[in-house]
Amino acid sequence: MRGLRPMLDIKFVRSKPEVVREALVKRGAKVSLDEFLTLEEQRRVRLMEVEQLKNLRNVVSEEIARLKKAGQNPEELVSNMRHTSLRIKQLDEQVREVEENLQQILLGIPNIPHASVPVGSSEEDNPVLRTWGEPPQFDFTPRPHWEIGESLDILDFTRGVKIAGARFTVYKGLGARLERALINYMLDLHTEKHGYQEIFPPFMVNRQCMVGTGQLPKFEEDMFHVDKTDYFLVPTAEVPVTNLFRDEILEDNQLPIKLTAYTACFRAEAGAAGRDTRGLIRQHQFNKVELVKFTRPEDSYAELERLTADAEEVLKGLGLPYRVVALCTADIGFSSAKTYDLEVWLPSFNTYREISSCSNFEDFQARRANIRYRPGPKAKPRFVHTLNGSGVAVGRTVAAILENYQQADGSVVIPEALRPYMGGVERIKG
RNA sequence: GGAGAGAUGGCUGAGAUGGUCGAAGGCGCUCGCCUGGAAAGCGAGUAGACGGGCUUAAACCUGUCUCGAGGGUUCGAAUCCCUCUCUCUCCGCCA
Repeated sequence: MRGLRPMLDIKFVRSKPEVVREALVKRGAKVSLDEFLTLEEQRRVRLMEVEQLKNLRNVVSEEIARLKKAGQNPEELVSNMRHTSLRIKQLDEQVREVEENLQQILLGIPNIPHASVPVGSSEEDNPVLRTWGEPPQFDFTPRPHWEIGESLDILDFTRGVKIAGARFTVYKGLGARLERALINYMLDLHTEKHGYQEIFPPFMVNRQCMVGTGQLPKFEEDMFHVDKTDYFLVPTAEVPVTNLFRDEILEDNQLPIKLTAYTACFRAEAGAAGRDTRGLIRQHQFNKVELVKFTRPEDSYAELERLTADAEEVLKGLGLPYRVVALCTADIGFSSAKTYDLEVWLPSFNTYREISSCSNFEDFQARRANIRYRPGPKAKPRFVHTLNGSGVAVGRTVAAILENYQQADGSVVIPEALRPYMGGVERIKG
């Protein structure tokens, strides 16, 4: 059998359907497990039948070869096999159809949340794990970042709309410099202090990658698809970077692999109409530095904590107040088994907004993308665990800096850690 | 874009006229012998997926499929035919 890439272990689903069903309910996902189980049974029955016939064909074919070599006439066997071959062709086709149906169901089943994920019914139920820093106190009325950006002439929303459309923004002067400085600051931090290797991937990927990390087939409408090709603009560096090792078997001593990548990210934001229409919070194109890990299964949860801490370092270094929440079962992403969100303080919203999302996908993506490792020299390959997290979203960081570091005179102070990347600029003035 | 060549196991590399080819040889790797220890040498073993049997499980036994991908011819295809993808060389064009 080829091409059947279960997102969940088929044998696991088969033997413990209640566990899967319960997990799906917790998530609020509706998937027909019964249909899956019926199809899977069908598949096995037909597979057995066709394999038996193929065995017969192989044996008889050898016999034919033997007879021919001995100068005898195998015509009777040949004509018998003609029917068998025809039957095999039919059954093969049936198996293929069943597998296709099975695959469609399988691709639509979300990951099973880890036992430690809080059960909840909406984002309201996400517990706050820790808070860092104090929201700044202003003795004036703080302005939202889009006003600050425009008055300092470093963000141009109007022209962004003119040259592209809604949800596109032009950065100018020190605004553009700030964006670039943040990218460099984050990459340097992760490569020099946290031990990640830097990757610079393509910004477009093929369909297989999108299936591998779980964006497809379910969320195609959220993606930008390039007309006349089958390329997709990457919605996050997670896609190209995780797929780096698609269909590969890694060596045990390579693990864990820690990669960081800057990419622009492109999202159609279908279904977000009317939300966050102002400012940098929700754009069709934004920059992000991503962290991606490939680990042994037994290490992945410890690595998730460290990855989250690595992302937090970015905000600590910039002096931006934030908190960490654990996403509940209703709020975690399709592919994720467990997710922490980092939320940065935004004065104009008078609340914390997501700036990073750190997830352990366990073997969900590894199964889809077929990424394995060999635990020992002669051992059978196992699926790795994949993790990733924003480290962090650059546009939202710019928004957070403008708002949290704004001054009464309308200027914005540049966080200390960023100044070397800003050519020594300490403050953006009007 | 034009012309040509190619795609085989971890790597390399054989595979006239279709018939024990899942695939020789070499390298690498693993285990054993040898050694004070190592190297060299010798011996053995080294793909994956999906089923079935046995089992608590693994090991093991067994079947099917996979020689870039998909389709076709045939009783039977790595070998013949078609389509696609990718790689390499030369030319052209560009950042």
